[in-house]
Amino acid sequence: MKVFIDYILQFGNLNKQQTDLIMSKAKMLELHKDEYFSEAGKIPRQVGFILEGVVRFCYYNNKGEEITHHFIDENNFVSDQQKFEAQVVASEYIQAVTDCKLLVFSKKDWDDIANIIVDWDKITGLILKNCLLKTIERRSPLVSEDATTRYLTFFEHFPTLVNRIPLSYIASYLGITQQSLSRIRKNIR
Amino acid sequence: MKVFIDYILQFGNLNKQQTDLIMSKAKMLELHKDEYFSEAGKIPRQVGFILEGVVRFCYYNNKGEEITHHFIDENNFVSDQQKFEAQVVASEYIQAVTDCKLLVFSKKDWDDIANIIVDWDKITGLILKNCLLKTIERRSPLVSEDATTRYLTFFEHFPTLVNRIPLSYIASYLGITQQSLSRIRKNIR
DNA sequence: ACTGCTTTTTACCAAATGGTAAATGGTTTA
DNA sequence: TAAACCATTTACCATTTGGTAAAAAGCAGT
Repeated sequence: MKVFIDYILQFGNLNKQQTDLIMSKAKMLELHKDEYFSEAGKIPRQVGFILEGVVRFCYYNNKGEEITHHFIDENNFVSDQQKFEAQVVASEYIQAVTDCKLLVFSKKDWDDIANIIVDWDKITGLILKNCLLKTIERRSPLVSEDATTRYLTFFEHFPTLVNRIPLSYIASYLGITQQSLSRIRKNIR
Repeated sequence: MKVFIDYILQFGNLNKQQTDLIMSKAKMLELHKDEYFSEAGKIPRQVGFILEGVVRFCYYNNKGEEITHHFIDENNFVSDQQKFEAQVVASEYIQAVTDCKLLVFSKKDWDDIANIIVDWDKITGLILKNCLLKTIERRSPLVSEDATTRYLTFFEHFPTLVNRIPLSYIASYLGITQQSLSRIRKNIR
């Protein structure tokens, strides 16, 4: 699983022995489309790294509408990290948008790694910061853009995702109705 | 500056000697309304902690419109942190919305503290994560809300700020025109 | 109190988006 | 292949929001 180790090594140096330890704890998990990686009302049991596929984060707002607010694709970590770390119940869902293959770590194994590798907390802290920053950079500009610009921006960021994700999820992510998104797509062609 | 030390102690334990060291490095900075704490095109020279006042983060989008995307008020850190840490030029402005009093740390002093206090990096890492999470929690929902709901949500989060910040900045933050916000305020009364 | 300046409110119309509903297209299952 | 099901597109109209402009209100300096 070179891609996974390469990803981690971007954030700190680890020797062969250390990366071997990390890999020895990783388990393979396959999710079918629509299966949940983590669910509202349940405690997140694992951290994942996506080898194949796309997942989405979603929740239900106070009007009962389902809101998709985040997508994650290949070669990225996926985790409801705050709830995972604290081992408290989640308030949102993480769902497979396509069939997925992931490397996963249980809470115990994740902690074991931290107890053996001194820099692990630092590295995972950097990774999390990085993910949070990216999330802000992608989501925040949507607030001030019109619907067409939102879609074009999304398309730039995720050119390969657009065809793998149902239109309704993308529309929800962009904060517009699926009718509007369909109309926008038509106008763009 | 008890509020400042109390803030930090939320994220880790420090003894008197350590907090004294931190305080010895802090300098007082006063900003007048509209003065910049950090500017696009310049390297951020300091990290601040707001004792009094409100600042905003803003940038110019590709249409030349000024976008306010973040407010920070009393008892919070203010920093263009990624650019500060890397000491590279900023791409956005941090401006005083009201007259402000801050505690500030130069890059050198900030690094000195990290070199003396072992846990400093860990603590500041936790603080940053916390700030990023809060930012996402406040900004992200705006994407899927209508204008009135955006304003009401903002009002809930910052009840005391609403009267200290020009309407045009709030409108920009909410991604609507100031005319719309004025209309919304009227409809609410 | 008056002047000049900025911010906020109002008004009007145009444009964009939402809501409801129906039609089309695509995929899976029997 | 047909039937059933789900996703997407289209259509229509109502509502919201934007753009331009002007009026009103608030504020600072003389």
